[in-house]
Amino acid sequence: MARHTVYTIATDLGISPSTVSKIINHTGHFSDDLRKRVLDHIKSIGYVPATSARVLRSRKTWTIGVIYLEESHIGLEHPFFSGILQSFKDEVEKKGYDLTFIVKQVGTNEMSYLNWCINKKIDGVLIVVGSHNNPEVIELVESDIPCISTDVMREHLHTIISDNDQGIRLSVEHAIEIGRTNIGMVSGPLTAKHFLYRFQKLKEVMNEQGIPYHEENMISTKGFGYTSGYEAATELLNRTSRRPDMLLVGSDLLAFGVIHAIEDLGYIVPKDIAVIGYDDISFARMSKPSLSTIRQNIEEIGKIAAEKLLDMIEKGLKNETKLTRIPVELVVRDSTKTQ
Amino acid sequence: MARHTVYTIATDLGISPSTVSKIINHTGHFSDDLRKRVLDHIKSIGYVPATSARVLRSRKTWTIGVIYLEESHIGLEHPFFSGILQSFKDEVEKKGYDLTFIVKQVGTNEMSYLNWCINKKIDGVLIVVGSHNNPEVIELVESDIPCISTDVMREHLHTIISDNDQGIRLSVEHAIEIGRTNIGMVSGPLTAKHFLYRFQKLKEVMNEQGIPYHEENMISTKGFGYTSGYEAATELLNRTSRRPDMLLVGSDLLAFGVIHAIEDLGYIVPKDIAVIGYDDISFARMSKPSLSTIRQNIEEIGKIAAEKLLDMIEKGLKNETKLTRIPVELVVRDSTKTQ
DNA sequence: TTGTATGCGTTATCAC
DNA sequence: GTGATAACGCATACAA
Repeated sequence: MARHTVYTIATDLGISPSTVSKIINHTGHFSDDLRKRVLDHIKSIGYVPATSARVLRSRKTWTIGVIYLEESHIGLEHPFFSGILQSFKDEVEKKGYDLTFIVKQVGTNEMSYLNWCINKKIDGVLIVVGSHNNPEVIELVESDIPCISTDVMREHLHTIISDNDQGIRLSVEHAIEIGRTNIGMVSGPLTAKHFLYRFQKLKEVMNEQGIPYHEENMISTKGFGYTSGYEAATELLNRTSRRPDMLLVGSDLLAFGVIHAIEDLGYIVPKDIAVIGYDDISFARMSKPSLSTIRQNIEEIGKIAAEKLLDMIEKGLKNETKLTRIPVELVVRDSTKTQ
Repeated sequence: MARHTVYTIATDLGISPSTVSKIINHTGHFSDDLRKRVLDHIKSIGYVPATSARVLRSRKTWTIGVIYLEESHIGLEHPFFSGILQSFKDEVEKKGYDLTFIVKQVGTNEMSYLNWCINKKIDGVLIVVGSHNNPEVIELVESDIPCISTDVMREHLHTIISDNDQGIRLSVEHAIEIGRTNIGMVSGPLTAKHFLYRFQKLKEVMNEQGIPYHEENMISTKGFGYTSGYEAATELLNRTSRRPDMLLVGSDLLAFGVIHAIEDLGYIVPKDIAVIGYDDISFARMSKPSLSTIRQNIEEIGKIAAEKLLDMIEKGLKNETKLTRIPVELVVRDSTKTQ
C-alpha cells in the first residue's frame, strides 16, 4: 500500500512522468513495447490515479449527483423511485460513472445545490424527486450543468417519464371492457404536475368515449403514502352522491390505502368498486386482492435517463426542454376482475 | 458564477490567500473584525472551496462509500436496506459528510473495493449488504479505512444489527401466548450468517421453554424475495409429517410469500397456521391478513452506524471486532391473532 | 516517440 | 495576528 504516483512509477521504469500519464490516458503515440511495460507495472503494483489531482487538473469527476428528496417526504424506501435510481445506477456504472447524493453542505458550510455541484465539479445531475418550483432546482437546471429528470418537468430540462396519456387511456379502456363507466380518480398530490396532467387527460378521454365525468368522484391526496390514499378514498366515498364503480388511483401505494378504505366502508373490491393503480411495484401482485395497475417501465426510464445524461455530458450539450415518454402497460389482476 | 479562489478573495480584500484559508478552516487566530469581513465576503459571492484541491492537499474527502449490492440480488428496492441507508444518510449529512456508492471502476479502469477507496480517499465505508466471505470486502475491512456494517459480521468489523436473540425469544413467547407450540421456521438464505444464527437461537429457546424442535419444520430459502418464501413454504408444508401451527419467517417479504403458499395449499392464516415476519416493512400493515412481525429499528440501526463510523473517522480509530445489538419489538397484527 | 516545465486551488510550514 | 512559499499528484503545452 505504499503510495504510488506517476513520479514513482516513472522512476521505477526509468522514464518520465508525463509518459506514464499519457499512456494511462491513451493520449499520444508510444511503442507497443513501452506501453505494455507501463501498463503491466501499473497493474502489478495496483496503482490508480488520484482522483482529486486528476479532477483538479482536468475538471472531470466521473461523478453524477442525485437530487433525491425534497419537501415531499419520499425517501429511498419508495419502491418506484428507488427502482429508477437502481436502474440508472447500473447504467452509469457501466460507463465508469459514479453516483453521489446531492446535499446542501460540504464540510460545515451550507450551500445551494448549484454551488454544491460547481464545488464538487459534478459532471451531471439526475433529479429523481424534486419539485418543479424549488428555486434551487431551477437555478441548477438553468445552469451549465447537464441535468436530467425522471420526475420534475420544466423549461430547459429533459424529462424521462411514463406515457401518461397512454396510461389513462389504457385504464379507461379497461374500465369500459369490464363494463364500468362510472369512473372516479384518486390522484396523488397536485403539487406534482403529472398528477394534474392525468386529471385533464382523464376528462379528455372520458369525453372522447362519451362517458360522463363527475367532478365529485375526483379527488387528490395530500401525500404519497398508504394513509393518504385511505383518507382520500374515504372522503370521496362519503361525499359522493353517485358512487363510482371504478377508481383510477395515482400510485399503487395509494391504491392499497384506497382498497382498504373501500373495504372498511363495507364495499367489496372489485365487485362493488374496481381499483386500478399505477406503477406496478412488486407488492401489487402480493396484495389481496392483487392489484391491477399500469406498469411503468422503471428500468427503461432509469436506463434512458442515464443514456441521455451521459450523452449530454460527453458531447457538452446544454440543457433543453424535452420530454421523452416511455410506454406503459396494462396489468390486469384481481382488483378489476369481474365475474 | 465567476470562478472564485482563495486568491481572488485575497485580492478583493487586500489580504493574503493563506489568511483566507485559515479563516475558512478555523485555524489560527485573527481579529474578529478581519474574520467577519472575510466570512461576509465569502458568503456574499457564494464562494466555496474547491473540493478536489482541498482533498489533494489535506487528504480528507468528507465522503463515505457505501457497499450496497453483492451477489445477493437485493437492490435499492428492498425496503429494509434502503431504510437503513436513508437513516444513515440523514445522520452523516448533518455532520457534513456525503455518500457515494462504491463501484469497481473509476473512469475506465476496473479495480478492487480497497483500491477504489484509496483512490477516492474515502473517509469511511458503510457495508449495508455484503457477503461475509467476499475477498474484496475482507480486504477492505482489514485495511486502515474505517468500516461499519449493518449486515455482514466479521473479524475486525463493527456491526450494528438487531438483537436477534431477543427477536427469536419474542416470537417464541408470542407463539406460546397464543397457544401455538408446533413451531416451524422459514429462514432466509444461510449465506447470511444471522439467518444461521437465528436457527440456532430458535433451537435454544425452544429447548429452554420445553418445546420440541422438529428439523422437518425448518427450512431456509434460496433468495430474499416473495417467490423464495412461497417456494420454501410450499416445500416445507408438502414434506412435513407434523404440520406446524406457527411459522417464524426470516423477513416480511418472505412472509408474504409464505402466507400465500399456505393459503394456496388450502390452509387459513392464522387459524391453521399463524405467521410472524421480521422487519416490519411498511407493507406489513397493508397486507391481508396484516402481518405480525418483529420490528427492527431501522432508523436506529442507521443512526448508530453513522455515529460509530464518524467517531472512528474523526478519532482515527482502527477497525475492531464488535457487535452492537439494537433492540427489536414485537408487533402483533392479524397473522397471529387467534380467536 | 519521449521528456521538461508549469499550473490546477488548496492547506501547511515557516517566517515576520 | 498576518503573510510568503512550498507541496499535494496529475495532465498538458511545448520542447527535443
